Amino acid sequence: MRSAPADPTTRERIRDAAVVRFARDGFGASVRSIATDAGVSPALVIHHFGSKDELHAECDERVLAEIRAAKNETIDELASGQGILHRFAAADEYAPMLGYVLRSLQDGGPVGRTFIEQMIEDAVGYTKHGIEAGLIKPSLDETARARYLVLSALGTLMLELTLNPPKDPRDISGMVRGFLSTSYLPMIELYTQGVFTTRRMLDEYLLYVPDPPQDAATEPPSA
Amino acid sequence: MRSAPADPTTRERIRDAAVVRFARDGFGASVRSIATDAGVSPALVIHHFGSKDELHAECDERVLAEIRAAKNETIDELASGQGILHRFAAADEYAPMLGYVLRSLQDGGPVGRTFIEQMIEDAVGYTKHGIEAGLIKPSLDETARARYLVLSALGTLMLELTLNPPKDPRDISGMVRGFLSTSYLPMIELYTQGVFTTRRMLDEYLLYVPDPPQDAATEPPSA
DNA sequence: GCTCTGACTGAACACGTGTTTAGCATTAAA
DNA sequence: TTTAATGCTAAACACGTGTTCAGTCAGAGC
Repeated sequence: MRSAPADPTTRERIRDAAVVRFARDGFGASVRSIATDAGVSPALVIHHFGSKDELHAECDERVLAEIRAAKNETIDELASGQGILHRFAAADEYAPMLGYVLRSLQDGGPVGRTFIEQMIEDAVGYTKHGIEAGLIKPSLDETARARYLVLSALGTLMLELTLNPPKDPRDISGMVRGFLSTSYLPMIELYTQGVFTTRRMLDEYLLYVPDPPQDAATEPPSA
Repeated sequence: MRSAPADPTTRERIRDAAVVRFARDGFGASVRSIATDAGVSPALVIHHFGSKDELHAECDERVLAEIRAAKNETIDELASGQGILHRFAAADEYAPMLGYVLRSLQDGGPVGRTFIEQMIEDAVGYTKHGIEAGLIKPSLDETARARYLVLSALGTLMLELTLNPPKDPRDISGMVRGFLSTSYLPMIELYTQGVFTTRRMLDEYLLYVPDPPQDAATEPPSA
């Protein structure tokens, strides 16, 4: 949780205000608005960071560091692939972080990219454990599946949010809760039983593209 | 397919140029760039449309009309939920359309919204037929599932595209092909067998939220 | 012929942006 | 005390934006 120092530098105040602004309004937020939030002149922002782009980069670093710290602190709780999201949604102090990540995802920025990479990495581990515990079915390509699961979960969340933007963009936990309230059931149902009654589609595809994806941990096709 | 008139009005030329620009560069594209594309002065754009917003609105209408037309023409081919996407991806002339839709999705604009609504509507129909034909398993909430499947498919596509933006943004079919090449297998696999080996997660959720979503077409929970 | 209307343009306007500049304090060093 | 440096600001600059304005040109109607 890492509480901020009681008396932060002006520089840090500016940077933190920027993180919040960027999270709420996207990276188009003006330097002037950030300066106002930090109770400072626009010129001082440039004075400290050189340019808006460098400020952006420093915010990226900050958020990534924060995420890393949060992961380390909660490493035990992260028993499922949903862990991070729930964790973020639960603690309101992480709200700006998640908002920032979503903006960066929308933007194709480096924070979104590394965040996704981390989630995929984690998902690979979780599914591996799940398979060993007999809770998760093996896949023809574990990495591709982990990647797809992460991308679809975050992509669905993003789409849902841009389609139904919340009244108060600061209420990240409310956003995630709202999302889960409409999507959790169909998602779990899909993960539990799939949608197709036959293997026809899958087998046809495998016939059409016979290259076995170098992943070997597969169930026998007759299953 | 609806070929454009051989000698389009200047007004139409401007509007079509705007659709292409918006699709390629997003709705932040400048009036000046659109005017240049149409071989016309920026003032004329305003002269014909009143403002950039009204031009935007008229482009929205145009694209929606085009989509409606395309759907009517290919109504027979649309045998699966993937139909529209494949259809769009196949014909290069639809490329600006799909690009425009994706931009509008990213933007939360009305085109994206109605496009999604239409896809959900279609998906409900397809799954209904699939269930009757014994190809698709019934869901506890058909509407919610159709919505989730559409949102996750498009959301994953969007996320993939912003994360790995194609070199040439005009090659929409290449984009979709690239997306399918990494996501099709895990998706079909998920749709075929799910990921969980047990119904535990689903049953726990149903116990926790016992309200039966007014949809009755469900398989017996003992299945 | 004239006039009027509509397509069309070059130049300018108003405004918001990121950034720069000159200068003001306040503090620490010499 | 003087000097230098640092934190900080008001004002302006340069630029890109959407839009307006005054005016030109071509064609139709009389």
